[in-house]
Amino acid sequence: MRLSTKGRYAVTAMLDLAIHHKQGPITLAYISENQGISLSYLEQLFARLKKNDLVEGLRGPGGGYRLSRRPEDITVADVITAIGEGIDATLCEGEEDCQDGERCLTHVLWSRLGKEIYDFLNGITLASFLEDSENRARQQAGPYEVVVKASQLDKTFA
Amino acid sequence: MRLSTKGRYAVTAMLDLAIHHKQGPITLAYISENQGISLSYLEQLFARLKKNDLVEGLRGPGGGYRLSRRPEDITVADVITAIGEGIDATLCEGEEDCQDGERCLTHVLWSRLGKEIYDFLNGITLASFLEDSENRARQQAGPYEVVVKASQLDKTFA
DNA sequence: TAGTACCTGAGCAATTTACTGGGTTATTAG
DNA sequence: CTAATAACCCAGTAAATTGCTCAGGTACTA
Repeated sequence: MRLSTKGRYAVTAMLDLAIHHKQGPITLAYISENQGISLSYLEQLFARLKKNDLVEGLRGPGGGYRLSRRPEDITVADVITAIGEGIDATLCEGEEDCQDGERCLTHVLWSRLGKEIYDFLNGITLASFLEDSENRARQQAGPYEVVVKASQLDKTFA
Repeated sequence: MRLSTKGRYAVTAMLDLAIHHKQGPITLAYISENQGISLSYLEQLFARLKKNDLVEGLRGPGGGYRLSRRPEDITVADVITAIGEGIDATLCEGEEDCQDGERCLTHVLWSRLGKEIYDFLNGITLASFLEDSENRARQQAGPYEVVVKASQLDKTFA
């Protein structure tokens, strides 16, 4: 399991697709403009997303990308593993190297943690994530104007 | 929130410290040998861990590192944010750039996800993690010899 | 006082990140 | 039919990160 800004870009783009899911396909140019991600970088990301059957591309005018499954059938874990190729064997790559008890122990520990994180992210679908956010926004919105700045949230979380 | 192999090394090393917590301080040379991490790399990691008051170093013969708090008071999130400096503002850095509604929305979405991951990792302490793993190992251990290879677990999780 | 082990920092190859810029191919609106 | 459109493809690249080596210095204890 790997979590970097690259995963953020992919999840963000997929959320954008999920929002406009009932409309037609969405162009990468739109997402690029909308999210401030370079077009070619998006193309690289979507090449992987397509390879993992998360999206399908429609060429020509009026074309673009759309989710190949319903938003409630795509999890955040799906997206992140798709762009990361799901490989992260830097620590304990070969099976032969991992023999003495102590060394294996900590590897087991970590792989368990990684699995738990994966399960957690696998429980969040694009649909549930959007829905949940709408609910929170509705609850938090008082009688006065409420402006939530992402940068503030970033700081509290970081 | 960022999760890379660097975080793994740090968590693994901290778990090693937690295991031997009731004994004296543990030398980096021991961890290096035990975990197969280079000494200088460990020194870099522990410089950060120390800066964030997670460990304390004792010099001289018989010295080494030990946890500055109890294992039940140190969470995995503490370790990861300590070595990553807790900064990951690549997406929405300046507040001025983030004004139009649409763009802010997805940033809020992601920062919420990041916060949930953080909360999740913040609920796992070094102590609870070790204890939980022991329980699982005890449950799974049958009357015959049970050998758990980390590499196998890695594959199922990856 | 000698040795241990923390501490500091410079530098380095390999990889990843995010991007630029060049194209080609399929599709469709006009 | 044609031209615009937008997916696709590929090569290169500056910057950052990763994990490491080497080369010292400093505080501590036996």
